[in-house]
Amino acid sequence: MPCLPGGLPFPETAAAARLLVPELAARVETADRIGAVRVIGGADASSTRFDPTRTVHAAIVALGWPALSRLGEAGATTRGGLPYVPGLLGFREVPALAAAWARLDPRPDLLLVDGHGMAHPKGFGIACLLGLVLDVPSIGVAKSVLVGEVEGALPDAPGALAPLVWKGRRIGVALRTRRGANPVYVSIGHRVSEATALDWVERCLRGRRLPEPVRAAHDAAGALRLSGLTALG
DNA sequence: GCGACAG
DNA sequence: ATCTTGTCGC
Repeated sequence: MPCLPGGLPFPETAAAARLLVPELAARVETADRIGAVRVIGGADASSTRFDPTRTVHAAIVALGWPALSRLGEAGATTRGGLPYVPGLLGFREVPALAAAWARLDPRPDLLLVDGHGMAHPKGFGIACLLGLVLDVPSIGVAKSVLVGEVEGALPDAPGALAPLVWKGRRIGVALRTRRGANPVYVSIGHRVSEATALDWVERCLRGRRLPEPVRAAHDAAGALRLSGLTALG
C-alpha cells in the first residue's frame, strides 16, 4: 500500500493504472542524478502461477560496492493486488517491493530491477515506477523483449551491444553478457542515463548472464515464496 | 480482426 | 512467473 508520488493513491485496477501512466511517465528522470554508490541493490518478485489469491513475494537485496558482498536483505508479501498484465507489471509488484524497501537496511544508492524501465510501450516499465515511488536511482534489466526490436547484429561475444528500437525510437539496449546466452535488455529506470545504466550492469556481471544484484534478488524472492508459504510473510 | 505480450 | 534432471558445450 505505497503511495504514488504526489500523494496519489496506488491504483487497484488495471484501468486505473493505465490512466495514471502518462503523468507518472512524465516524472521519470532520464539524466544522471545519483550520489556516490556505496550500496547497490537488486529487486525482484516471485509468485505462483495460476494463483487466484494473487500473492506476490518481493525481495530487495543490498550489496556493497565494489565487493558485491551481501549487506542486507528484506522481503515482503502482498495479496489481492493486480494480476499480471503485460505493460502493467510494475503495478502488480511494486507494492510488495516498496514494503520490502521499508524494511531494508542499509538502503541501496542504486537499484537494479528485474524487468524493463523505459523499454516499454509507454516508456514506463517497472524500473521506472519503482524508482519513482522510492525516489531512488533505478535501472531496468529484462531477460526478454516487451516491445521493439534489436537493431542490427548482436555478436555472440560478451560486451556486444545493439540498440533496442521501437517506433523509430531508441528505448534501451540489448547487451550480450555471456557467450552463447540470450542477451539482457537494459533501459533507463529513473535518475540514471542509459550509458550509466549500462556501466553499472556490466560492472555487476561477475561473469554471469544476469548482474549479481538481480540474481541475488531473484533467489531471495524465490526462497521467500517457498518458505513464506508456511511462515510469516 | 489477429497476433504479441517484461514477470 | 513456474513446472524440473540431466546433459551438452565452452
